[in-house]
Amino acid sequence: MPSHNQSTNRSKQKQITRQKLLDATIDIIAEEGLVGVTMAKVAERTQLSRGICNFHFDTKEHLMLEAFRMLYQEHELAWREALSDLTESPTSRLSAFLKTLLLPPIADHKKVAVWMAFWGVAPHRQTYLEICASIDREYEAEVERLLRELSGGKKTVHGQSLHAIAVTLTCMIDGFWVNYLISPGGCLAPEDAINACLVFLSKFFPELDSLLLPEEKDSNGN
Amino acid sequence: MPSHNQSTNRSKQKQITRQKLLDATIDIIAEEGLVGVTMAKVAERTQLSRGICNFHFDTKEHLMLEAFRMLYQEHELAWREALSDLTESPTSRLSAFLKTLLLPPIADHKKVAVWMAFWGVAPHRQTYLEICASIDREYEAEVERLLRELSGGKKTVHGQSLHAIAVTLTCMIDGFWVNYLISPGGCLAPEDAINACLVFLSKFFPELDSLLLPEEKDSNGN
Amino acid sequence: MPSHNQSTNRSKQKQITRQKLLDATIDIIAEEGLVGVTMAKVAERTQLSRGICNFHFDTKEHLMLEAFRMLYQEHELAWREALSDLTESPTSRLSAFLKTLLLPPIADHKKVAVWMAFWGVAPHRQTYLEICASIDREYEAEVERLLRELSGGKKTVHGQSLHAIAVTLTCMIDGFWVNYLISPGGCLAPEDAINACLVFLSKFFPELDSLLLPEEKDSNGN
Amino acid sequence: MPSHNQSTNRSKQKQITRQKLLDATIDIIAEEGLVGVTMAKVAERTQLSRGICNFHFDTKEHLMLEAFRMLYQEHELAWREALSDLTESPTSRLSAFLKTLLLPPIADHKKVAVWMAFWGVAPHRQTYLEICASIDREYEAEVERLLRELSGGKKTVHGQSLHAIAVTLTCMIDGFWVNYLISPGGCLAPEDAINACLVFLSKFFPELDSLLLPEEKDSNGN
DNA sequence: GATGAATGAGCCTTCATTCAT
DNA sequence: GATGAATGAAGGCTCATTCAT
Repeated sequence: MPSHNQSTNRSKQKQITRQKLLDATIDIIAEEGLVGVTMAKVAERTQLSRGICNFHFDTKEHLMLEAFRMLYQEHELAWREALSDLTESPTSRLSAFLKTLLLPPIADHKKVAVWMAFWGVAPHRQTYLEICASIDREYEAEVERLLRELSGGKKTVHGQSLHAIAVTLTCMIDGFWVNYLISPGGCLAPEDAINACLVFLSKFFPELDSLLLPEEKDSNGN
Repeated sequence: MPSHNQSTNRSKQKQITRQKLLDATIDIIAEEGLVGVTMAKVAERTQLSRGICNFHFDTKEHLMLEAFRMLYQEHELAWREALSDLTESPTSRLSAFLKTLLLPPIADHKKVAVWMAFWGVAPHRQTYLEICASIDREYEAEVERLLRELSGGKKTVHGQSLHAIAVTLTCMIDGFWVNYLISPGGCLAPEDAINACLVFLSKFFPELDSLLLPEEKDSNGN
Repeated sequence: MPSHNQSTNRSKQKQITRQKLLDATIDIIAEEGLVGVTMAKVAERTQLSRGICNFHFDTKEHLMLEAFRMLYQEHELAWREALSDLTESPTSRLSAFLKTLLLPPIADHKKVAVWMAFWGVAPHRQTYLEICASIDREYEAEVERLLRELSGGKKTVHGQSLHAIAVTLTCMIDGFWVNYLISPGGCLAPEDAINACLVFLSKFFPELDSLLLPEEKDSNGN
Repeated sequence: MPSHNQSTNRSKQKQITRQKLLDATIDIIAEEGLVGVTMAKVAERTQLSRGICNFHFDTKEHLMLEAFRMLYQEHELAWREALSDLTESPTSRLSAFLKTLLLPPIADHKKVAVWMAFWGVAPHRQTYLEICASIDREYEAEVERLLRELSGGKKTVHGQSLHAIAVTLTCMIDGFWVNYLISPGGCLAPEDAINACLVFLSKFFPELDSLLLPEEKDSNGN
């Protein structure tokens, strides 16, 4: 049935165009920030016509929202992959998780700039906050689940709830990202950032000591 | 000398107007984000005329820059006060420092929203980055100085440089701020955030253990 | 091919709109001078919307430039037509040339006002000067070519270069235009202006004497 | 009487300030054109306060008008001086007149630019036109008077009224000025411009032949 | 008499959005 | 379905002018 194929092709083409527009949007945000995004620039970058964004997304607001959602979904894919490899021990999954989030390609200057750009306006946009909330809730829950494996099932370690520990871990990661963006020259080396997370966690989960960076002996052999 | 008094009075009045404009700018950013700042709104909020901002700051860009600078200076005043009370022990100065930065009025939703708003665009503005860099350098250095007191003068603790530890601490604080903004409902309680910082630091400075939250015994008495 | 026709029609329509904007611009300059030109007025005069000029010309500066260029091109068309009718003798082409430039519709108050308006700012605008230079060079060269025909091929007449004579002729025309504008009441009659040019030229090309106004006998028969 | 002296001094000071403001206005016009003139710039250039122009001239319009009038008066002074030296013959006064108007310091790029700037807007300003008219009338009359001396009292020469010849002469001068401004590189040399005027006049006043540039013999000795 | 802070109208420009083709 | 010309609201900025000091 040609008509069916045609409509399928059209639909597929439409999806591709949509994706190109979203990618272009993210690229522009990375390069120029949120205010740099204009419908005209998005259209130009995709070699499409000026009216195209309104055609696919109705309003600019909607385009931005979809781009933000896409950003979160890519992020989700990454940490889920790191956390969910059940053939690995909890310890090594944690290690993989930290490396994923604190090394490229995730902890890339451009990508993080996009995060920060959205975060900068999120407090003033309920819709943005909802996207953050809905995914972050799962994110924290998943991290907490990993920590529970490390804790042997206990919900509290040294008087701290696993939830608080999990949230703190995500906060540290966010904090390193911010630092990475704001202090381009003097930010912490990624391995130091990873190690700092492990140092924090090792207070609750001593088995993580093995992952810590070795103590370099100083010149006096101490 | 009337003429002198007169010019002084005028100059003082001008300063006051200038300050009102900066305050209004910050208020608007807190409420609506950077994009919400309009010369007209700033003027309206100060009950002044539309051209007033250009008279005092030449361009909107310059107004924003001055507002950002002011934000940093207020912040600097706060942490310097906490860190510099030399009548207190290093431990209690650290405690004061964390409380200052992670409790109101500094860790206030509006104030933090302003920080985030600026950070969101800073990566794309060299001038903003320079302001960040120039103050953050001192900020980190001052924290490092405090840690050195705690370390008894050693520059390295457990194989980690004091600098890396100091930077990590500031990153954690930033991370908690972000979390505070993005997860209005589910963010960490301030005392938990403070405790988390201390947990991290206590790995390097055992005397901080005394500041940690007490381990609550669970219902089984463990 | 409908798509081709469509795009052609659109393109044609766009050209028409562009032209309307340029015409409106010239009209406003004629009536109110350069400072009278406002994007809003141009839009209003064409019954179009406020943003239209920026759509077609990007900036006001560019709109003005195009209007100026158009003015020069219309002028060029006029003198080329007068000079290039090779079926006529050099003498009658010169006569046609002078009549073209010193009588309506070219030497029209509105048109000349536009010239003067642009000339008034040209010294401070490199781009304007370049337009003047590029066309005036050809203008003078073409006049010089005509004079060479009158001179029988000689480059110098009575010790004056044909180039200097040609430039002087164009200067006289410009001077009459200025006089026409500045002394609306008391300016020279067009035929006297034309005659004055011929008087000047006749010093070098005696055959022009036949074109001069007849000497009116005064009341004393002298 | 001190009070009298004081008021005289004040009045003198006021005149000086007024003159400084006018001079600054002319300077700015010369450098940037009419649109470059702002009250703020005039004040700055005179090292005076922002409100000073309104104080002395009430409105900007009035300031510009006075500047224009001053320009005309300076010009008038120059040509009157050249024309009125009754110890000289009419021929040499004509020569002096042409040299005055077609050589520096009168035919200076900056000065002429100011003329052109005013002329560019004059057609749209009745007040400007009136200034032009009132002085130009005398200017042309004075030139005509000189020509009458040359003509031996006749009002008509070769069928042309002395008035028309006089006007043509002033038009030629204006035309050379325009050419001087618009074709900075390729304009006529001042001596050629002077000669061209004399060539024109010599048609009516043969005794001027003696002032013409000598005919250079070409290589063939012709 | 002089100052300069403050005013407010008017301008150019940007840009999301619409709609005829 | 797609295009791109046209719209019109809104913002930043300039600048002549005013007026309290």
